[in-house]
Amino acid sequence: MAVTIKDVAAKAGCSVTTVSRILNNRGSISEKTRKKVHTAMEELNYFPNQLAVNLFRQRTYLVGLIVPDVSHAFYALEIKYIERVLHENGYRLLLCNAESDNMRETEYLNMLQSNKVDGIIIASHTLDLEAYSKVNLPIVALDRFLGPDIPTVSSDHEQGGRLAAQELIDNNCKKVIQITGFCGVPTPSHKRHTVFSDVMKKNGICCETLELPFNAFSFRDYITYADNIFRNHNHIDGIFAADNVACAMEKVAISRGLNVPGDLKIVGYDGIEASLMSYKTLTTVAQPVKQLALTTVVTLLEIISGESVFDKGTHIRLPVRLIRGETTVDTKSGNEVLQQ
Amino acid sequence: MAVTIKDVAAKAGCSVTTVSRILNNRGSISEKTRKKVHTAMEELNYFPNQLAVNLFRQRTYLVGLIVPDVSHAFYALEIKYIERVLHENGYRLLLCNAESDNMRETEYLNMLQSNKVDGIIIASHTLDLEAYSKVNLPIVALDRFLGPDIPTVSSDHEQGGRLAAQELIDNNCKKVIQITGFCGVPTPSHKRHTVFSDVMKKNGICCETLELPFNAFSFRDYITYADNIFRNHNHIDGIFAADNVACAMEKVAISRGLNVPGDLKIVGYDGIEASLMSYKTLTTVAQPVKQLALTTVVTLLEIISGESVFDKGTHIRLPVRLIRGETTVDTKSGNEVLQQ
DNA sequence: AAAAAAATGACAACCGGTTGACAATTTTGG
DNA sequence: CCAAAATTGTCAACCGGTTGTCATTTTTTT
Repeated sequence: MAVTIKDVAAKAGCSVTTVSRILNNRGSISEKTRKKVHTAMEELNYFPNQLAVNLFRQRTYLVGLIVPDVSHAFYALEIKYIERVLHENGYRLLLCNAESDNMRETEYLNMLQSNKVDGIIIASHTLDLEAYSKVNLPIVALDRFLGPDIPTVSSDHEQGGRLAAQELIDNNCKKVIQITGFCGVPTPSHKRHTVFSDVMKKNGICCETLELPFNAFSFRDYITYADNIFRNHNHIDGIFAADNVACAMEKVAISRGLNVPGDLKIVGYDGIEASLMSYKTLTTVAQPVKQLALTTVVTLLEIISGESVFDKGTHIRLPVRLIRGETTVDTKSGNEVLQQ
Repeated sequence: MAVTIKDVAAKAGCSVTTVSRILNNRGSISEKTRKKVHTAMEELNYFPNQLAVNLFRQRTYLVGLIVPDVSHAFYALEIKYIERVLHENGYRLLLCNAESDNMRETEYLNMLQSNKVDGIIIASHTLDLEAYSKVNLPIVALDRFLGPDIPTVSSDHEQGGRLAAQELIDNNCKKVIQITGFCGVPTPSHKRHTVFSDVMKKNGICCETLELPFNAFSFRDYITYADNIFRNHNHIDGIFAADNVACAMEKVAISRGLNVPGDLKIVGYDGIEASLMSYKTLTTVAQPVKQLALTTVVTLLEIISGESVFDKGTHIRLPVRLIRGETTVDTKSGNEVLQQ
């Protein structure tokens, strides 16, 4: 059926050993033979069976990536950059969409171990820590805490929470709401909300923390949810939430006749395109998506190659950046102030 | 190093054959032995080496997916649903992001062949048709034409173009612009633009077709581009473009003081979340993202299992749906008309 | 022409499973 | 207790490569 190294050897009129030597650049080979073999490989459309190679080498150059939702803009971007860095380093990506389902995550974890991937990047967390520590493979956690032996890479959510809080304070918010993701387990990103809350308290500002009541990522749900919030909370003048949610809040606010940022200031988090798509470009705390991907992959590859310079449980935090859009400072009213 | 079937056999006090029998449900095995072996597997944290199994079975249950951009919302969704259907059928996904780069696409195509995937889904097209026909593996094209032997699954772009045109006509547009994607090669989606143009012509409506001058997918670029269009074209009253672009057009139009849909009607294409995020929810032609994924995977699996009922070069078209948002019919002005 | 170096081949073991054939042992039923 | 059935084991071949050893052939050098 499939073309094997034997067929190539036969066609090129040489031994299997010679073909293998050529494939792996070992021993000495004459130009003539090399050419003959290459021609044979082309004519036969030969591709070395990586299963056999990998089995022998005990190495697959395969990395598994487990995410909670492929289609969420943030993860989609992470996947893109992670795949890019992996590709640059000769690795390929086995993508696993856990969909926040612990059955699936377990299956994937098992599958990845069976498939002898060289390492795993996990950006999901629906299992007990034990499930992760039992995995006998290099693992790096992306924006999750998976146990004392697994390094975490995340953005500096503490800084992010502080920046967001300060931006709302600087723009005179007095009654703010922050919306957190659905909280099954503690993740690095929770830090931004505790810090946000703390800073608000220290400044004597009324701050309420709400938790998304579901674990889905649908904009339609966010709109419904935003609607509820405005129905149940009066005189809010500041909001802090992930970009998608913030975008929904802005849209609903405006449709309810509120002036943004006049009546209501909004700060998003993530820095994804949703922040640009809304009517008023969101002021947002941008995560370093590219850097996160790069650092995660590099950390994993270092562990794989045994060159890791970090302690097992390191937490690498990458700096975030406040991008000022149109939802915290009103350019026009700013001018008016100047003109007075 | 790694735990093998031999270790399990040793620990369970039985032969390798027995363990293999248990793993594959062959022969007759006593409950006692079965239990012993399962215990041993658990205690050793054993995972059968899929490389060895796959090598023997000549089957990997791996499917490669080549997309032009993982982070584009449409593809991100397709990936999500494709992965889901694959997973339901016991297949895993090797994700390849071609990034519209023919070098990368070639590498991926070779890699997938080396890795003996069971089949490939291709949603990219930067190579000669020959490159695809040479691949000796089941292939299905998603929204691309890759040659006479490769089936294509796409949405019914003809219907889509017609629906979009009709919507603008029904709302009295007289001077419309449609914006097409960057055109390297003909794809099924081009059809919607030729049909759109035809319908407009037949109705005596001025219709200009513009092509995105770049092959990137960045919202920031779309904004710049939209700005240019408005600078160079006066009195446009209708626009047809992909959701992302349409969203940018809407945003720029509004910032230039235009009334949407009063002065300008917009119809998007895709039905992704961008259509909901804009200030006025886009009227859009929604592609059946889930159905596309399902059909693509099912078609591929049928070819893999040799049960395909289609001709090799079939083109399966799935119906689209017009979702009326707020960018073609103004609810308020609609009411006003009624009240007169 | 002889010696040294380069090129190639033959062969076997291995990676970690699967599988078929056949034998040996244990269990079960009458 | 014996025959039949069920269970388990041994062994070898195979999947498609890689690699080390040793031998043989060809080419190059002096």
